[in-house]
Amino acid sequence: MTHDPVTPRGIPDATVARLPVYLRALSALADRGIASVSSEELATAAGVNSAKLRKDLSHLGSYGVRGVGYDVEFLVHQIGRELGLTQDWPVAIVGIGNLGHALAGYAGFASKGFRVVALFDVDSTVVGDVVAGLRVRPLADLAALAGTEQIAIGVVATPAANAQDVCDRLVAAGVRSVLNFAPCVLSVPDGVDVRKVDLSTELQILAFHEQRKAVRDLVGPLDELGARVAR
Amino acid sequence: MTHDPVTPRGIPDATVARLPVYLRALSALADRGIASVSSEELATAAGVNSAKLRKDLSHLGSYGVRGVGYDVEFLVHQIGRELGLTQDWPVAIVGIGNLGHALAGYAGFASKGFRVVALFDVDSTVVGDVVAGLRVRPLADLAALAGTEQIAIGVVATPAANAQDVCDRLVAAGVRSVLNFAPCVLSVPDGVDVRKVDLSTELQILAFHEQRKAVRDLVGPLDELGARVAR
DNA sequence: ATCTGTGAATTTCTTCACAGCA
DNA sequence: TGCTGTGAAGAAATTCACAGAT
Repeated sequence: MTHDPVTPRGIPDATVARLPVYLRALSALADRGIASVSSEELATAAGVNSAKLRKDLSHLGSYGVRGVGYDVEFLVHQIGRELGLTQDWPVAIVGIGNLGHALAGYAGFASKGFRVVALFDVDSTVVGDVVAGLRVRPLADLAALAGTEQIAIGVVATPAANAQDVCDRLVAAGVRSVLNFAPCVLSVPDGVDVRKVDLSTELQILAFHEQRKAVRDLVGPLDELGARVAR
Repeated sequence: MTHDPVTPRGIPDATVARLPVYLRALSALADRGIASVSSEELATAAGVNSAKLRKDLSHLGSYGVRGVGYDVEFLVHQIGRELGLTQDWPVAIVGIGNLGHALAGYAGFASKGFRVVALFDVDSTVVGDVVAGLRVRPLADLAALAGTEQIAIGVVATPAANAQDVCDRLVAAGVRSVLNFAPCVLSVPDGVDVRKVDLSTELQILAFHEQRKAVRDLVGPLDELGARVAR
């Protein structure tokens, strides 16, 4: 019990969260015909520090060449495999309002391993509409459809008031990964992952820092750290 | 230089990122007419552990009462003030495609301290349209408008290819907080904050865990940790 | 008796700095 | 020489566990 914080092939969460960023930067390099990158260059493109990048990649294996760098195509392949992008993940979107519409039409879905297979809504004025080539189904059809199409990821794009109910139905239908756009906390049983995308949280975090900057400007750029805020 | 990692009234980033979640949970409690909560209850509502909640709140001050809990209204006020929500933050959205539309119409904006004051796009087929009560302006008007309306936060909802250019224009117009929905890294000078909201990153993180779960199911729920993955 | 606020312990994440390979 | 991979140091975040206020 000395120092082995990580199960064999266990990749730290912080690293997993950055792999998509590296992947995107690498894809952009590949598109420009670049075959090889140093950790320094890739780190810059990804907006991180190079030591961090190297440590992150070292969790996947020794895929670099000392004195040279990383092979772009090869790394794309390895990261994609690690993230599970070699297979297709069927996605269902629940809640076809403004946001649901935008999500259904989002090209980023189709591109890399994700395929929107079903759209649901409770609102009968929306049900039956064809959005991004798919007919919107009544939410009640979810359970039935989950048998046919194996839905891997459920996207909750409903108002907060319905989100927990929708989430419960998704889980009951066998979905174990949920992406939540509703501004609320979802509770799920063990073994189900939820990730949240939250516009107003992000705005509030920006507002916090913006306020700090405003105060700092008033005080003036004098006293380096001791900025005692009077009110 | 013993143990004081944080400047006076410096609130850890991790705490700042959770304050909006607490605020929302508290608002929900207030709406239900609940006047007081324990850290345990609020933590559950916010989906965090109670020790973490207490430590987070302790960074704002001693606003709880031992043996009793926290006054809901009072905490709402304190957190709102800390996040800078007592003032209005003018927001501009650039890129009025599917997503920009959804964002402009998002009620969450107006509710809590944020006010959308301008919409921009380069596409002449969109410019002039009225979205959510605002006329879409050509991007070229940004510089001129920044003088009139003090834009505090710029939302980038353009394709990745245009995002850096748009961001540069926002910064040039004096914007120091950017919320980026484009799937790319933005580089900005010191003193400008960028936060990213990224659908496909979140999907890929979910896919990673989903893949793990699939493998674990194949292996079976035997050997607790040593799960050597053979292929 | 109850529940907050917080030192101390622990875990996780980041960064440094350099050994070692091409 | 140039750049990766990684121990070791450092910083940050989390969690424990309990003193102390009500």
